[in-house]
Amino acid sequence: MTFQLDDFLPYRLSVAASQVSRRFAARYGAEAGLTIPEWRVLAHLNHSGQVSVRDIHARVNLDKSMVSRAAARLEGAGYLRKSGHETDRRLVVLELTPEGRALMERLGRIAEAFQAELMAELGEGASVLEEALTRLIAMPAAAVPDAEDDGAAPAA
Amino acid sequence: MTFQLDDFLPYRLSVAASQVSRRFAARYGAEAGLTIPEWRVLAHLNHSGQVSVRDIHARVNLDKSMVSRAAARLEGAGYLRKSGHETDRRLVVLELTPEGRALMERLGRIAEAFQAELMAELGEGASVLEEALTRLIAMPAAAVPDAEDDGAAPAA
DNA sequence: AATATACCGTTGCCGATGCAACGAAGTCAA
DNA sequence: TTGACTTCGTTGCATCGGCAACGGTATATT
Repeated sequence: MTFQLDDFLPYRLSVAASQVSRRFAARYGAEAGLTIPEWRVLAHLNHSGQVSVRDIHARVNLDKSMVSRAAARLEGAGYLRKSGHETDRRLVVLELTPEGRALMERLGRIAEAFQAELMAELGEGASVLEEALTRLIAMPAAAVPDAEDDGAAPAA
Repeated sequence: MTFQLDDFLPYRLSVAASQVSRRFAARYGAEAGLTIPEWRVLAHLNHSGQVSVRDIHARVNLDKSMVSRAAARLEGAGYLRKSGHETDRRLVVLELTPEGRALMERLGRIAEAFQAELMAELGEGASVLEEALTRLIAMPAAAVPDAEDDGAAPAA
């Protein structure tokens, strides 16, 4: 048999990710017009307190420039505050404002509800899926010297 | 507890998809400098014979414009041929050239090897993952009236 | 202390992407 | 036949995202 795209794991993963992302977007879209990077930065700040751009970049799979721009927008919207680090003046310290925390409280609830919904739909396979995702995520980023593109779809 | 991005399924799915895509890209990147849409169009044509832009658009989760542009590039590279449909002259019929088939033969082998590798790494959880992905993919695209963005990462 | 080197965050730039409008072509109904 | 309405593929446009270069700062070496 010839190669079947529909059976190809990277492709399926990608489509699934898009699909799920779209669904979730429909939920929080009503709450606030956030972009993906904004949402991630917000979420990371919410449970990490004060962090630098670098931290988020490393932690949340987001380019430095994205973090920077997202932070700028969020600051403009009044959801976070930027300040200089006390000793190392290269660092920019990001921190949620009360408004930001309030927003994340609402979004967090939405996210958790959505997550619960997904888990319910997946049934008992959910835990195995988690396990598999963990493996896939943890994998050899090192074994990827360069790279060009793939067989997947956008996640946003 | 506050909301944890790392435990959020849409986010994890997205990161996993990126990761896997990058790994795969490293493999076929050496073979041909294809973009994601190009790869998908090629793959779909390979097992479908003659199809229209519309078909691919519907089938492969790719915007019409993407399919159109990818097809144009692939035509330029000599991997496919575009011709008019006999009766319905609105349709553009896409078809692989011998070169295109030869390329997909090589890429198909690479893809299958990669797939096998992933399956091996995932072990017995693979089948459950497949099952879960099928459910996620099949889900309510209808329940997504508009949408804005999500909590995921790029797949390319 | 002075120089070289490494790191941080911002910005410019270019290609990729999604949406919407358009021309072309087909269908249906009067 | 004529004219509204739908469908197909292309193209324009605005945005997004990744890469790389830049200014600014800290650290290491001499």
